[in-house]
Amino acid sequence: MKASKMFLSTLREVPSEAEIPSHILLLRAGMIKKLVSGVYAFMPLGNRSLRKIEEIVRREMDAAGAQEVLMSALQPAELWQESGRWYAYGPEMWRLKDRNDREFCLGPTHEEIFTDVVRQQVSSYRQLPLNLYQIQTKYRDEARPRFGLIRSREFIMKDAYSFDRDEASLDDSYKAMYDAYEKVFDRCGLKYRAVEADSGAIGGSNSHEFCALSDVGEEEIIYCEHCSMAATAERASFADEPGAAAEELPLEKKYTPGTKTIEAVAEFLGLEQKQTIKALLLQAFDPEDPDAKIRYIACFIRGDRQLNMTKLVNALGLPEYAVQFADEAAMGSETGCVGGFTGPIGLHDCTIVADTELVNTKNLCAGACEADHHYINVNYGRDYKADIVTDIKLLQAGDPCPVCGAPVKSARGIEVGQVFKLGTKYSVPMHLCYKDENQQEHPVLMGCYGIGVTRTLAAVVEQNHDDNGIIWPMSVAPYHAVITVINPKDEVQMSLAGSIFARLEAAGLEVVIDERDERPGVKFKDADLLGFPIRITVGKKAADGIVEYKLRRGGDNTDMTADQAADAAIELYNAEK
RNA sequence: CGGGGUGUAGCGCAGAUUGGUAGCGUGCUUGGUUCGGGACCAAGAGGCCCCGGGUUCAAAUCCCGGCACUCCGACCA
Repeated sequence: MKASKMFLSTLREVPSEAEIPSHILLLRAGMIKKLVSGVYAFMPLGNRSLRKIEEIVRREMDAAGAQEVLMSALQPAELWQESGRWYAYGPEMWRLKDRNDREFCLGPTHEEIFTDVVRQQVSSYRQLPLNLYQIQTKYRDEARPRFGLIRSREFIMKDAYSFDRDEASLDDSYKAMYDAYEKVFDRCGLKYRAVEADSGAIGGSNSHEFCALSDVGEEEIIYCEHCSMAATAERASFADEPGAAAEELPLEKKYTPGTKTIEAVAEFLGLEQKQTIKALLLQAFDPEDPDAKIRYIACFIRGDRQLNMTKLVNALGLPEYAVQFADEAAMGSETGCVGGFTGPIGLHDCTIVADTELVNTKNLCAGACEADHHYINVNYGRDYKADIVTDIKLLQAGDPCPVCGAPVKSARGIEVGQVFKLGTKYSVPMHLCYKDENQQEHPVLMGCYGIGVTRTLAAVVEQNHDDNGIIWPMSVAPYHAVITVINPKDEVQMSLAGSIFARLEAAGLEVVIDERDERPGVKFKDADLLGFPIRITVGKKAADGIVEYKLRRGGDNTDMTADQAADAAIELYNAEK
């Protein structure tokens, strides 16, 4: 490819919309362009890298026994109504109507479509197991698109769906996808960690996220260096410390003026924060009947803990968007709670959720549901009971590992892939069944497996760049090498560059020859920004057959003969492609 | 959805308080001098100043109402 013919424009300045390196560099390199918020177009170089990632994914999926299909992005509402998700999915779903007022959506994911296709065709155990996948555009009307390709409203996703007759077979399918994902992200040159994850609105029982490690990642990962525990913060379970076998002291009400926060009341009464109970007041609406009465929820956790909203909504059986912090004034008149002084004693007409830790911890301090008053020596069972007792707290860095007890660490990651066991979540409501050897019908067990292809591209840049630009891994580089011709008017230089170009192309490398009529500095800056792994510079020494060989990731700019440089490039390409 | 910020040439920005029909840098075009890490000189092209309404002799500028983009939070398979 001749640089002079390439549809490309690089930017010297940082576009004002971009904040993080991958977004800035992909824009500056002219690889992507924004159309509207959260919607991007891919220019030739960006498109090439995207296709490289897709091809890696495709090869590994095929190798794992999955078959590629391509479904429509446009989906009829009926299928979503059948699975029960038309209402459950919420405002993130991009909904639209046709001219006859029939409802559709642009698919945010494709469980319903695949289930529908498979149920039309599968009826026997002989047709299982089955794994189908596609690489296709997804639509999610994100509340807040940001970070360029990392959280966009239109994006490319590889989604695979497995269909098995029993748990053992599903386990095999899940493992095959898990292993394939490791190969995909290894080949993309990503540093990542596979962690246990919450299965969220997709539902199901078992899930792992693949997180590319990055400080700009939106996912918080909790992991243990002492054992193999690794999970998203929202998923990480909490091993309660055993409660001290203390004697239950008599309940006592204390005058605690103005102590509306845990810090204030702990200091006023001379207690540690872990000796108090924190109240969190929430309200929820019924997603299937938005006109129904608001449901109030009071959650109680130890004063030094943080609430884990994901665990809470799972315990309540509600979608996350249906739950929000309560209007305390309205809630007070109905339930008796008092802002800053709410405790479990004296509450009524609301769902009380207590963290497990409170059950075996004695003599705590809690609000008295009366302004400027707290109780001390509050004990679960004797003084109050909860409607739900479960783990609703957030595991944070330094807390004990739920597996081995060592203090856990935290890191941030970009979620580039996720694997789920769905079980019968879709096959039962949508009647996807098979007949076994004895003519007995059973629901099919499903799994689903996603890779954010565009997001993976951003994650690769996020992990592979310096101040001058992108540093592509060979496997996803838009071109493997650039031949920079210092003076394209010099026939000796052009001829030598042309011969190197021909040798590299014959060896399978994709090569840009930069013969633009620009000053050398411009070409060097662009080569660094665009991040081609190998650069061969043809300059004055071309008269002696000498060129320069340099790797984008670092190292010396080395003089060698044109043949030596071509050999070195071919060798590196074959080692890393 | 709550709170902030910003919309002026492809990109980055000034001009606005004090109304008088627009400027800088970069990029682009042409000519010349240059030529190994984003050259220099000269001449050019390029703008419904986000949209709609209002005030005024006159609005990029003041007022009202929208919209878009963006940051923080909420939310997010």
